[in-house]
Amino acid sequence: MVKDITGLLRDNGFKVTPQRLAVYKVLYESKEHPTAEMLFNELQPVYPTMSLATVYKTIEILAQLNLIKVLNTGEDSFRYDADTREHAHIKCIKCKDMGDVMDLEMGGLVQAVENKTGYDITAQQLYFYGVCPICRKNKMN
Amino acid sequence: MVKDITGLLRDNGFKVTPQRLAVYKVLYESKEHPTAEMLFNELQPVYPTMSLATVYKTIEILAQLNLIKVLNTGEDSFRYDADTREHAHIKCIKCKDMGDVMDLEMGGLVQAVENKTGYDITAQQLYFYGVCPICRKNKMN
DNA sequence: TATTAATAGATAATCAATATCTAGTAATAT
DNA sequence: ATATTACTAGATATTGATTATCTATTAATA
Repeated sequence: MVKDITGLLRDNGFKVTPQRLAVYKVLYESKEHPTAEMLFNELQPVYPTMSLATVYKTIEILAQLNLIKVLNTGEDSFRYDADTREHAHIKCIKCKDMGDVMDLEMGGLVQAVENKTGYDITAQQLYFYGVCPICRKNKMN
Repeated sequence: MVKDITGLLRDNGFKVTPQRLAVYKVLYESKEHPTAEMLFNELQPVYPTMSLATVYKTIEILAQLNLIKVLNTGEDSFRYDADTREHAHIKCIKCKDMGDVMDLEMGGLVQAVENKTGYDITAQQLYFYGVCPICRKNKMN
């Protein structure tokens, strides 16, 4: 929890509520890149009155403040990541597990794309798919 | 239209129908990475009885046969691409135009990811976002 | 040409995400 | 500390993409 989320919310005209702090906390402490539904299920026991709508509205605010990133992995729902450092994602097509690929040496990839396309690139999403080490051993599935 | 789609369909136990050929043809000749809705609208005049359900069912088959790729750019709907060569995609955050980035030198990026993660990588999706050359000139929007 | 199995199209159903509306709550001034 | 005000939470309804279902139709095969 490295960010002064309370101040950030207030400075941008959003009120600081326990629900918003809770959503961010769960997201920040999770390594699972949860969906809105997963966040909701995680918070339900602690905040019995928590609504799924509140989760979505909070997510929208957090994304707007660049506190989280929205992932589109090709599933039917979005996932969210509170680690805003630039990094790729990798997903196992067997066990569906999803992980991070940190500190990937891009070797001027972005620069190459800019040169090729004339775009001014502001963001990127890199997804890799394959079979994770565990599933490679467990040949049976 | 480089592929023998007729034979491919038949060999895999699917019947060859005009609708299926039409969906693939539109997709193959398009550079727009259309959504299901866009395909439907394109086909409507020629096949007045064409149903959106048929578009979706055909897409599923084509994807299964690796004749097309499914793109998830973070929009509310999927896009489809009949160019199955490995390539990245780039989208303008202003005009929403979506283009290809062909022949991108990856510089052993996949190999690096495999080394880092222990995965056996079988597929990848690279999306870049930014401002396209046209929108960079047209400062007004 | 007849038979059979798969498909097209119409329709309903699903489900993630968004919008709406009101009681409740955080922020600010008093 | 309290009151006032504006924003928010939660409940609910709605939207919109995608999927499922069901039957008449059509492609494949004999």
